[in-house]
Amino acid sequence: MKNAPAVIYKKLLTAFGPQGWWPLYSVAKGRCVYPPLVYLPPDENGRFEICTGALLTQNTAWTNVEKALARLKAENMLSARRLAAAPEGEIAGLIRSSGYFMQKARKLKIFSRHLLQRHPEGIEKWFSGPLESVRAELLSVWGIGPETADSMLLYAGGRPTFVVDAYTRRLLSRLGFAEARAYDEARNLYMRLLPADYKIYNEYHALIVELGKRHCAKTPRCANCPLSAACPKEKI
DNA sequence: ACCCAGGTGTTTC
DNA sequence: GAAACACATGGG
Repeated sequence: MKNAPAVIYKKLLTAFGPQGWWPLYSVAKGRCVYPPLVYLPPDENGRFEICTGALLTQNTAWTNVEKALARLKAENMLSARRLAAAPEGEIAGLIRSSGYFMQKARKLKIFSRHLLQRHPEGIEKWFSGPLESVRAELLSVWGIGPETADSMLLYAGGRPTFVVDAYTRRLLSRLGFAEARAYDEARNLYMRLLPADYKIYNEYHALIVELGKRHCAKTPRCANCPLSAACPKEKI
Protein backbone atom coordinates (compact mmCIF):
# COMPACT_ATOMS: atom_id res chain seq x y z
CA MET A 1 0.00 0.00 0.00
CA LYS A 2 1.37 3.34 -1.00
CA ASN A 3 1.52 5.90 1.79
CA ALA A 4 -0.52 3.74 4.10
CA PRO A 5 -0.85 6.41 6.80
CA ALA A 6 -2.63 8.74 4.35
CA VAL A 7 -4.92 5.95 3.15
CA ILE A 8 -5.78 4.93 6.70
CA TYR A 9 -6.57 8.53 7.57
CA LYS A 10 -9.19 8.74 4.85
CA LYS A 11 -10.67 5.41 5.85
CA LEU A 12 -10.92 6.41 9.48
CA LEU A 13 -12.44 9.78 8.64
CA THR A 14 -15.02 8.13 6.41
CA ALA A 15 -15.82 5.47 9.00
CA PHE A 16 -15.96 7.64 12.12
CA GLY A 17 -16.43 11.21 10.91
CA PRO A 18 -14.72 14.28 12.38
CA GLN A 19 -13.99 13.90 16.08
CA GLY A 20 -13.89 17.60 16.92
CA TRP A 21 -11.09 17.56 19.47
CA TRP A 22 -9.89 20.80 20.99
CA PRO A 23 -9.76 23.35 19.47
CA LEU A 24 -11.28 21.96 16.31
CA TYR A 25 -15.02 21.83 15.93
CA SER A 26 -17.01 19.71 13.53
CA VAL A 27 -18.95 21.49 10.85
CA ALA A 28 -21.29 18.52 10.84
CA LYS A 29 -20.57 16.25 13.77
CA GLY A 30 -20.98 12.63 12.91
CA ARG A 31 -20.90 13.19 9.18
CA CYS A 32 -18.00 12.87 6.84
CA VAL A 33 -17.35 16.25 5.32
CA TYR A 34 -14.29 17.84 3.84
CA PRO A 35 -12.78 20.04 4.96
CA PRO A 36 -14.04 18.33 8.08
CA LEU A 37 -13.40 20.95 10.70
CA VAL A 38 -13.14 24.62 11.42
CA TYR A 39 -10.43 25.97 13.66
CA LEU A 40 -11.34 28.31 16.49
CA PRO A 41 -8.11 29.64 17.96
CA PRO A 42 -8.32 29.53 21.76
CA ASP A 43 -7.63 32.61 23.85
CA GLU A 44 -4.85 32.54 26.44
CA ASN A 45 -7.13 31.01 29.07
CA GLY A 46 -8.15 28.38 26.57
CA ARG A 47 -4.53 27.61 25.79
CA PHE A 48 -3.75 27.17 29.45
CA GLU A 49 -6.79 24.95 29.89
CA ILE A 50 -5.67 22.75 27.00
CA CYS A 51 -2.17 22.42 28.44
CA THR A 52 -3.68 21.55 31.81
CA GLY A 53 -5.88 18.94 30.16
CA ALA A 54 -2.85 17.50 28.38
CA LEU A 55 -1.13 16.95 31.72
CA LEU A 56 -4.21 15.61 33.48
CA THR A 57 -5.10 13.12 30.76
CA GLN A 58 -1.86 11.18 31.02
CA ASN A 59 -2.90 7.52 31.06
CA THR A 60 -6.37 8.63 32.15
CA ALA A 61 -9.85 8.60 30.61
CA TRP A 62 -10.91 12.03 29.37
CA THR A 63 -14.21 11.93 31.29
CA ASN A 64 -12.21 11.89 34.52
CA VAL A 65 -10.18 14.84 33.29
CA GLU A 66 -13.30 16.86 32.46
CA LYS A 67 -14.46 16.59 36.05
CA ALA A 68 -11.10 17.80 37.31
CA LEU A 69 -11.07 20.73 34.87
CA ALA A 70 -14.61 21.69 35.88
CA ARG A 71 -13.60 21.59 39.52
CA LEU A 72 -10.55 23.78 38.91
CA LYS A 73 -12.67 26.21 36.94
CA ALA A 74 -15.39 26.32 39.60
CA GLU A 75 -12.80 27.17 42.25
CA ASN A 76 -11.29 29.80 39.96
CA MET A 77 -8.00 27.89 40.04
CA LEU A 78 -7.54 27.26 36.33
CA SER A 79 -4.80 29.79 35.76
CA ALA A 80 -1.01 29.73 35.88
CA ARG A 81 -0.87 32.35 38.64
CA ARG A 82 -3.33 30.55 40.91
CA LEU A 83 -1.77 27.11 40.38
CA ALA A 84 1.77 28.41 40.78
CA ALA A 85 0.86 29.89 44.16
CA ALA A 86 -1.36 27.13 45.54
CA PRO A 87 -0.11 24.32 47.81
CA GLU A 88 0.18 21.00 46.00
CA GLY A 89 -2.19 19.40 48.47
CA GLU A 90 -4.91 21.88 47.62
CA ILE A 91 -4.48 21.33 43.88
CA ALA A 92 -4.48 17.57 44.43
CA GLY A 93 -7.83 17.76 46.17
CA LEU A 94 -9.37 19.53 43.20
CA ILE A 95 -8.01 17.18 40.55
CA ARG A 96 -8.66 13.99 42.48
CA SER A 97 -10.91 12.53 39.78
CA SER A 98 -8.13 12.54 37.21
CA GLY A 99 -6.03 10.02 39.12
CA TYR A 100 -2.33 10.25 40.07
CA PHE A 101 -3.43 13.44 41.79
CA MET A 102 -0.27 14.04 43.84
CA GLN A 103 2.01 13.67 40.82
CA LYS A 104 -0.26 15.70 38.60
CA ALA A 105 -0.66 18.49 41.15
CA ARG A 106 3.10 18.82 41.12
CA LYS A 107 3.21 18.75 37.33
CA LEU A 108 0.61 21.52 37.10
CA LYS A 109 2.51 23.65 39.54
CA ILE A 110 5.87 23.12 37.86
CA PHE A 111 4.43 23.86 34.41
CA SER A 112 2.68 26.98 35.71
CA ARG A 113 5.81 28.28 37.37
CA HIS A 114 7.88 27.60 34.25
CA LEU A 115 5.36 29.48 32.14
CA LEU A 116 5.24 32.50 34.44
CA GLN A 117 8.98 32.72 35.00
CA ARG A 118 10.32 31.91 31.56
CA HIS A 119 7.48 33.09 29.33
CA PRO A 120 5.51 35.81 31.07
CA GLU A 121 4.30 36.98 27.67
CA GLY A 122 2.13 33.85 27.49
CA ILE A 123 1.69 30.52 25.79
CA GLU A 124 0.89 31.88 22.33
CA LYS A 125 4.15 33.74 22.08
CA TRP A 126 6.10 30.88 23.64
CA PHE A 127 4.65 28.23 21.33
CA SER A 128 5.15 30.35 18.23
CA GLY A 129 8.93 29.84 18.31
CA PRO A 130 10.84 27.25 16.25
CA LEU A 131 8.88 24.02 16.63
CA GLU A 132 11.69 21.67 17.63
CA SER A 133 13.19 24.21 20.01
CA VAL A 134 9.94 24.80 21.84
CA ARG A 135 9.34 21.06 21.91
CA ALA A 136 12.76 20.44 23.44
CA GLU A 137 12.10 23.05 26.10
CA LEU A 138 8.75 21.47 26.96
CA LEU A 139 10.46 18.08 27.25
CA SER A 140 12.92 19.55 29.73
CA VAL A 141 10.06 20.39 32.11
CA TRP A 142 9.43 17.70 34.74
CA GLY A 143 6.20 15.85 33.99
CA ILE A 144 6.10 16.63 30.28
CA GLY A 145 7.01 13.70 28.04
CA PRO A 146 6.88 13.50 24.24
CA GLU A 147 3.14 12.87 23.95
CA THR A 148 2.22 15.65 26.35
CA ALA A 149 4.61 18.07 24.64
CA ASP A 150 3.18 17.28 21.22
CA SER A 151 -0.39 17.49 22.53
CA MET A 152 0.26 20.94 23.96
CA LEU A 153 1.92 22.19 20.78
CA LEU A 154 -0.76 20.74 18.52
CA TYR A 155 -3.91 21.46 20.48
CA ALA A 156 -2.97 24.61 22.36
CA GLY A 157 -0.50 26.04 19.86
CA GLY A 158 -1.95 24.93 16.54
CA ARG A 159 1.51 23.71 15.55
CA PRO A 160 1.86 20.80 13.11
CA THR A 161 3.42 18.12 15.28
CA PHE A 162 2.11 14.57 15.25
CA VAL A 163 0.95 13.09 18.56
CA VAL A 164 1.91 9.44 19.01
CA ASP A 165 0.16 7.28 21.58
CA ALA A 166 0.10 3.57 22.36
CA TYR A 167 -2.59 2.91 19.74
CA THR A 168 -0.63 4.76 17.09
CA ARG A 169 2.35 2.50 17.61
CA ARG A 170 0.26 -0.64 17.51
CA LEU A 171 -1.36 0.62 14.32
CA LEU A 172 2.03 1.30 12.74
CA SER A 173 3.20 -2.13 13.71
CA ARG A 174 0.05 -3.57 12.11
CA LEU A 175 0.75 -1.65 8.93
CA GLY A 176 4.19 -3.18 8.70
CA PHE A 177 6.29 -0.26 9.88
CA ALA A 178 8.25 -2.37 12.31
CA GLU A 179 11.12 0.08 12.34
CA ALA A 180 9.06 2.89 13.87
CA ARG A 181 9.00 1.62 17.42
CA ALA A 182 10.41 4.50 19.41
CA TYR A 183 8.24 7.58 19.87
CA ASP A 184 10.28 9.90 17.68
CA GLU A 185 10.56 7.29 14.94
CA ALA A 186 6.80 6.99 14.73
CA ARG A 187 6.37 10.75 14.84
CA ASN A 188 8.92 11.28 12.07
CA LEU A 189 7.26 8.65 9.93
CA TYR A 190 3.86 10.30 10.07
CA MET A 191 5.27 13.77 9.57
CA ARG A 192 7.23 12.60 6.55
CA LEU A 193 4.25 10.95 4.89
CA LEU A 194 1.57 13.53 5.69
CA PRO A 195 1.34 17.25 4.89
CA ALA A 196 2.50 19.49 7.75
CA ASP A 197 -1.07 20.48 8.59
CA TYR A 198 -2.19 20.76 12.20
CA LYS A 199 -5.80 20.08 11.25
CA ILE A 200 -4.85 16.73 9.77
CA TYR A 201 -2.57 15.84 12.69
CA ASN A 202 -5.23 16.89 15.17
CA GLU A 203 -7.99 14.90 13.53
CA TYR A 204 -5.77 11.91 12.80
CA HIS A 205 -4.69 11.46 16.39
CA ALA A 206 -8.30 11.75 17.57
CA LEU A 207 -9.41 9.20 14.99
CA ILE A 208 -6.76 6.73 16.10
CA VAL A 209 -7.89 7.12 19.69
CA GLU A 210 -11.47 6.53 18.58
CA LEU A 211 -10.40 3.45 16.67
CA GLY A 212 -8.71 2.16 19.78
CA LYS A 213 -11.67 2.88 22.02
CA ARG A 214 -14.33 1.66 19.66
CA HIS A 215 -12.64 -1.31 18.13
CA CYS A 216 -9.33 -2.52 19.34
CA ALA A 217 -9.67 -2.33 23.07
CA LYS A 218 -12.83 -4.38 23.20
CA THR A 219 -13.41 -6.13 19.89
CA PRO A 220 -10.19 -7.65 18.63
CA ARG A 221 -11.96 -9.45 15.76
CA CYS A 222 -14.57 -6.90 14.78
CA ALA A 223 -16.09 -7.64 11.36
CA ASN A 224 -16.70 -3.93 10.75
CA CYS A 225 -13.11 -2.95 11.14
CA PRO A 226 -12.59 0.21 9.10
CA LEU A 227 -9.11 -0.96 8.22
CA SER A 228 -10.24 -4.01 6.31
CA ALA A 229 -6.92 -4.48 4.56
CA ALA A 230 -5.12 -4.37 7.86
CA CYS A 231 -7.89 -5.73 10.05
CA PRO A 232 -6.29 -6.98 13.20
CA LYS A 233 -6.45 -10.60 14.22
CA GLU A 234 -5.67 -9.34 17.66
CA LYS A 235 -5.41 -5.95 19.30
CA ILE A 236 -3.65 -3.63 16.93
C1' DA B 1 -13.11 -8.72 40.76
C1' DC B 2 -10.87 -7.62 36.99
C1' DC B 3 -9.21 -4.42 32.83
C1' DC B 4 -8.58 -0.17 30.69
C1' DA B 5 -7.91 4.91 29.95
C1' DG B 6 -5.61 10.63 24.85
C1' DG B 7 2.01 8.63 30.05
C1' DT B 8 5.97 9.91 32.80
C1' DG B 9 9.73 9.44 36.04
C1' DT B 10 12.58 6.35 38.68
C1' DT B 11 14.87 2.25 39.49
C1' DT B 12 17.18 -1.79 37.95
C1' DC B 13 19.36 -5.02 35.08
C1' DG C 1 18.82 1.37 26.54
C1' DA C 2 15.06 -1.54 27.57
C1' DA C 3 12.22 -3.57 31.04
C1' DA C 4 9.70 -3.28 35.49
C1' DC C 5 7.45 -0.50 38.68
C1' DA C 6 4.82 3.39 41.07
C1' DC C 7 1.43 6.56 40.50
C1' DA C 8 -4.81 6.34 41.42
C1' DT C 9 -9.56 7.42 39.87
C1' DG C 10 -13.87 6.00 37.51
C1' DG C 11 -16.44 3.29 34.00
C1' DG C 12 -17.37 -1.05 31.72
